[in-house]
Formats: sequence, structure tokens, C-alpha cells
Amino acid sequence: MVDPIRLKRSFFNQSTIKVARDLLGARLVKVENGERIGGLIIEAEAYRGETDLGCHAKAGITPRTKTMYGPPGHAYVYFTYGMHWMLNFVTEREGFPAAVLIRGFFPTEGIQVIESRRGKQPRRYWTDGPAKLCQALAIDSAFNEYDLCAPDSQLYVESGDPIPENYVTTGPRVGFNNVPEPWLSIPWRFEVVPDYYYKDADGSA
DNA sequence: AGCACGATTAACT
DNA sequence: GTTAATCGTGCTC
Repeated sequence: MVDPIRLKRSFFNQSTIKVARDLLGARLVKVENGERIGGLIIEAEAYRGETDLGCHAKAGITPRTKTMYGPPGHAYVYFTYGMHWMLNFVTEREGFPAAVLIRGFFPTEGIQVIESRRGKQPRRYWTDGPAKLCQALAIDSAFNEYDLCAPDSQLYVESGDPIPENYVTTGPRVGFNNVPEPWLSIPWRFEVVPDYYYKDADGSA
């Protein structure tokens, strides 16, 4: 276990697919009033370019998508289904729209805060979805375009123990309704096997 | 100005 | 397995 290092902009300025894969096992941290809240990333998806018809950037630059065209290492936060926020990290060079959707993490810090926001559900289900983890971390539009790599950033990612290849599953991105092939099935979803961190069915360990 | 739909979730049958 | 909740976004008229 090496000492954690905050991921730099150069990490996010790589192939979106590689960033999504390598974010598994990394530590997502939000600081609230000096307290660290977060955990280890267990699921992520890559969205890459205007040609990716599953990516919002298929519409080109719009008020919503302009964040993805900005520099890497910033948050892209958007609202959907009339009630849910989604957290993404902008990747690749400025001018090229791409991002990684964070779909789940295993809580390790700020458990009491997370429980106060997600405690109606069993622990196993506190942060196992993209909208759930935004609830747990109280992330909303205020964090759109937020710089994860600024020296004083209160939302960032730290390096973690890498996940061995045999504990990672890949597959199609989820939640699409009207997305054509090959984008519907392209395996740009990465997930750590369910029992890698969670030891009990209810997530208590 | 109006419309269809969504990178989801929780509560039902 | 099915469905309501709930509103910003992007597209069409």
C-alpha cells in the first residue's frame, strides 16, 4: 500500500478508456468542513467524442456539454430524469469532448455523513449508482466545471491499490434507450467484481 | 412556445 | 418485472 497521491491533470489527459479502467480502486474524496468523505471507485464508464452516439457530446457544443470540451481534470455534473445528478470527470485534451461517469464507490471515509444522506437503504446500496453517490456526497450543479486538480480543491481523486485484471469486468454502458450500434454494445463500462470490497450481502463489512 | 426524452431510483405488483 | 417521479435539455415548429 503506497501513500496515496492526488491524481494530476496528466492522468485525466489520457485515453478516456484507460482513465475509466484505471480509476477503479482509486479513492474519491470530497472534503466538507475539513472532513473527508468518500471511498474506493468500483464502477466507471467512458464517453468519448461527438461520434460516440451514447455521449452527450453527439449534440456538439451546447450550454450543457461545453464542460466536456474544457480541460481535463474538471468535473462534468449534469441533471437527468428530473431529479438526479451525475458526476463525471473530464478527460483528454481541451477541445475534445470526453468524460468518465463515476457509477459507484465503496465507502471508506465519512461513513456517518453518508449514512445521514443514504441511511434509508442498507449500506450495500448507499453508493452503488451514479445518482446515489451524488446524493451521498451532496454533489449538484455547483460542482459542474469544478477543478479536481487545483491545489485547494475540495473534490479530488487519490491513487489507490490497483485492481488486478482478473477482478475487473467490462461490458456495455447501461441506461441507454435509443442508442444505435456499435455504441450500444461497445464495452466501455468497467466494474470491480462485487465481493472485492464488500464482504457481506448487506455491505456491513 | 411546445414537445419528447433521459448515462436513474425507489416503490410497487 | 413494471412504473411513477419530475424537470432541464435540445430539437422542431
